[in-house]
Amino acid sequence: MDIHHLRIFCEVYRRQSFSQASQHCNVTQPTVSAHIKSLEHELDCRLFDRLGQKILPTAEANALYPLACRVLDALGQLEEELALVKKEMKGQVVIGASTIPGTYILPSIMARFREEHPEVSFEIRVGDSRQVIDAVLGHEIFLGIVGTRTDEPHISWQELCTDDLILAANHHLWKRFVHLSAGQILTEIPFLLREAGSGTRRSMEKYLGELRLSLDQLHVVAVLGSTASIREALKSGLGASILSRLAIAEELAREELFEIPLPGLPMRRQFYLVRHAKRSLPNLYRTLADFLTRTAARAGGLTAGCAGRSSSPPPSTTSR
Amino acid sequence: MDIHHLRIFCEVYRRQSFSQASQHCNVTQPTVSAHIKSLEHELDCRLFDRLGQKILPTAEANALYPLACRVLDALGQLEEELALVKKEMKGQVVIGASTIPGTYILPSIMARFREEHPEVSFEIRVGDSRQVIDAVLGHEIFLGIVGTRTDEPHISWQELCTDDLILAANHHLWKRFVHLSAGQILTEIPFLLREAGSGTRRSMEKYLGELRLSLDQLHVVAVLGSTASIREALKSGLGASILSRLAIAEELAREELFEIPLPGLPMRRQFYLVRHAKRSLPNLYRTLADFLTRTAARAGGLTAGCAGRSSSPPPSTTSR
DNA sequence: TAAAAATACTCCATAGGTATTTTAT
DNA sequence: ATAAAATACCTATGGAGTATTTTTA
Repeated sequence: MDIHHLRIFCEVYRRQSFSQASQHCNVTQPTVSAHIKSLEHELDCRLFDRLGQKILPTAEANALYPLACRVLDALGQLEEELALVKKEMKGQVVIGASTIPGTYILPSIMARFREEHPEVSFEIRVGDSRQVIDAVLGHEIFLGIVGTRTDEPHISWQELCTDDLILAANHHLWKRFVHLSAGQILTEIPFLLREAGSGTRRSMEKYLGELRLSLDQLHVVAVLGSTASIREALKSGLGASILSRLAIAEELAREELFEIPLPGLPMRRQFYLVRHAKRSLPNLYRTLADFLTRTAARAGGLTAGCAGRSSSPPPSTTSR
Repeated sequence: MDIHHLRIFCEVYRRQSFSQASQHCNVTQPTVSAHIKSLEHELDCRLFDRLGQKILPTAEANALYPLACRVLDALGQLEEELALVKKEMKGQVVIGASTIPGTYILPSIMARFREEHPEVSFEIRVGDSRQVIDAVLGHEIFLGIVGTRTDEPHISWQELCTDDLILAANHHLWKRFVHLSAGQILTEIPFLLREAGSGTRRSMEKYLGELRLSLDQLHVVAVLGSTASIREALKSGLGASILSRLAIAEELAREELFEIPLPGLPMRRQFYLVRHAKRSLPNLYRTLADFLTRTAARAGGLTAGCAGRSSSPPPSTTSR
């Protein structure tokens, strides 16, 4: 049973003529004859009575016609709907992200993406890099944003944007320490730490290591469990802390907090867009991935921090 | 777009494996690969991501699957329903017939046919031979029964049964004339005629011609417009008439009317089942045509009259 | 190493064409 | 004589097979 057979049969049935059907189907008349013959053989019944100049459909043909139309309709719909799916820009997008990008990068970018594609809804699943990558490998999510690059197989890494870890404090502490050397600042300033296990704390330790400093040498006055609590503690002057510039972008802009530059210690962190290397993305995700790489690198407010480590805070671009 | 493609696609989609699908479809694995590749090329999108040991359907495949299933379902239904149609023994049957068979032959045969096929309903269109044949040629009806054979092209004639024209009268007339010769009877008996144009009258004239008799030589006492009115006139003793034995079968059985034999003048009339020579019959009609030829020739009560032209009436078989 | 898909190749069925014949009006 | 379908014949595409290679777990 072939679809061409049915298509030609329907045309013959409608036009009651082999030759007219052949013209309409862009084939020759003998081809139509052959198709009908083959259908008749397959269905084991005559479909048209050849009466010389005219042909007439048999009872079987009369029964076949509406059924064949349904098949062809279903096929037509298939092609239509598939064409739509290939361009579809609606539905829900699930994206995995670690804390910083999930909290300070994605929401604003997503908001802008939704301005262009209002029929898209989002879910951001925050987890650590391991969880995000596992979700990508397990095909639970198509895209993730992480701040740690490993050498997982099957993962495609794409540099998305950078973030700076900066030493921040309120105006009082800033004024007291801003003129000292990096070593002096870090060892003398009252310090607020994130809890062990935090990605930010791990990054921080790594950078301190480059200055041959360990946590023991810091003057730790508190260990706090979230970026938000660190931020509030900074504002109240409890101490200084190293944290993502993005996390306090608004406070820097309002001059509630200040960056204390650490010359010679660039604490930059790279974020990556990750996806399964062999998995093809639905169109929606492909467009989003494009948007992310275009937008995050330029206007995400992330690379703005690269330019200088000046004490004057950069203009916030992630505010909503 | 081929149906095999869709069938194989669905199997691959369900089993998430080319090789398993190949086994289930009774083809080899490379064939499956080729089919999927060809579908992917035709739809211009990847349908499965090949991840080494596993394959995963893409968004397009997820959209395609239910649509493909619908197409295949429609096809399955097509084959099912067509198989039914090929055997179908229900619906309405329209059959054309001239007066005698339409009135005295068909109803009883149809009743018996309906006992075997209760889902069949009938319509009998009575008309003269010309009208019946034209209806067959015009494809208004598939089958007809007529008593006149012409040499129409495209008409297939099949001898169905015979009827006798007999000279009938009531008991009184019968007793007066039954012992005379055919010539005497016909010229002396008071005679009832059908109107000019009646098939029965035409047949009668033909047979009289064989005895070198014309209507002028008959002792015509009345011309009546229907078989029924002739019958009633016969019963009342107005005269004798030549008419179909079938039309008065019951009266002969009840000895209300009697046949006056005309030795040496067999007035037999042949009825034919007619159909278009090149038109294939729906199954229902094919079965009916079989039934008619089998039944009419044997038990239709028509050929019973052949045996003898005795005055004792044959048992009626057309009574309902 | 084993399993799955892809590739290379061969073969054959058949869809499609052209040219011609048959059939019916 | 004309118009339509059937037939004969040819070609090329592609469907299906076998054998083999590639890839990945």
